[in-house]
Amino acid sequence: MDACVALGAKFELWQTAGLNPDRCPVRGLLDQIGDRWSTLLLCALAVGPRRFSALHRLIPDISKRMLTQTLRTLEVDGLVHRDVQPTVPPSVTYSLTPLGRSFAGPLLGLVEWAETHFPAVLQTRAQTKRAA
Amino acid sequence: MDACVALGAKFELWQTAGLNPDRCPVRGLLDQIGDRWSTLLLCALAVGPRRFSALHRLIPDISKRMLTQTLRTLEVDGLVHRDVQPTVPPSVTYSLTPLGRSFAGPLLGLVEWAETHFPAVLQTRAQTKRAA
DNA sequence: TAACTTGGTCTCAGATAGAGACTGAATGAC
DNA sequence: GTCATTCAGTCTCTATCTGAGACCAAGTTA
Repeated sequence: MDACVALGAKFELWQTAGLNPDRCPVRGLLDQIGDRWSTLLLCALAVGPRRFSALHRLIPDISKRMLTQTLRTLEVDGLVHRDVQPTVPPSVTYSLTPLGRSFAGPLLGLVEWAETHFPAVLQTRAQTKRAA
Repeated sequence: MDACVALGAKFELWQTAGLNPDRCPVRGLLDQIGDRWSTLLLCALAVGPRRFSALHRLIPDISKRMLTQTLRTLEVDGLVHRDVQPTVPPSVTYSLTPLGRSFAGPLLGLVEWAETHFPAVLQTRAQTKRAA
């Protein structure tokens, strides 16, 4: 409730700035890392550094294309570090930067909410389906 | 760091369940509400109930199509309540459900992280652009 | 009488995501 | 010696998704 008020207040502030993606953090950041794969990848990297193919094995249903693309975005945003060893075959290791690790806190909050309320959501979804 | 470890542990647990979207909360929930508009809409509704056209005015660059669609998804997931007054012209008011309001906490955490670290991200982005 | 409001839906074009073949050099199995 | 596999991707083609904007019916306002 209190968080709700605070959130509302923030939204009204962004409003006055025209919701510009270059200035509004929600639009500028969450647009990017709030996609299907980014959060999952950040969770996977929270365990520790991983190589490209290891990540692909951990999350089998991401395509190589999206894995590359998502990791690149996270790298550009400074959340993930990409370390290339010029061996043959190449060895590329991804790890969280300090910034990326600092994101674990809020992300954990989100994940815990999701775990707590997922059953309720599933139930609501089922009810809607039944009504339809 | 500690949150990082906790997050990693959770990921490994989901792993053992095969990362099934029907069971893994991150996939089942964040896949949906982690899109471009959902979080923004939840923030807008955190202020208070709003009518369809009011939401459209608050977030001008969402298309009516996506506004409808996103609100429907949030409704199906039980985060948003849709109240239709059968007047002419119709009057439809959207508001957060208790479940939706309970999401404000974790979302606020995320937003605060975004606000704090957005400058750092912008800086990293700029550096990458310069290097390219 | 004409224009505007309500909360959408519809269609079409353009952007995006996914599936899967392909790369090139080294290593392992046979 | 030869074939298959591994590494970290890239490339192409198709399928899905998104956005822009026209359109709706009924009432209210100018």
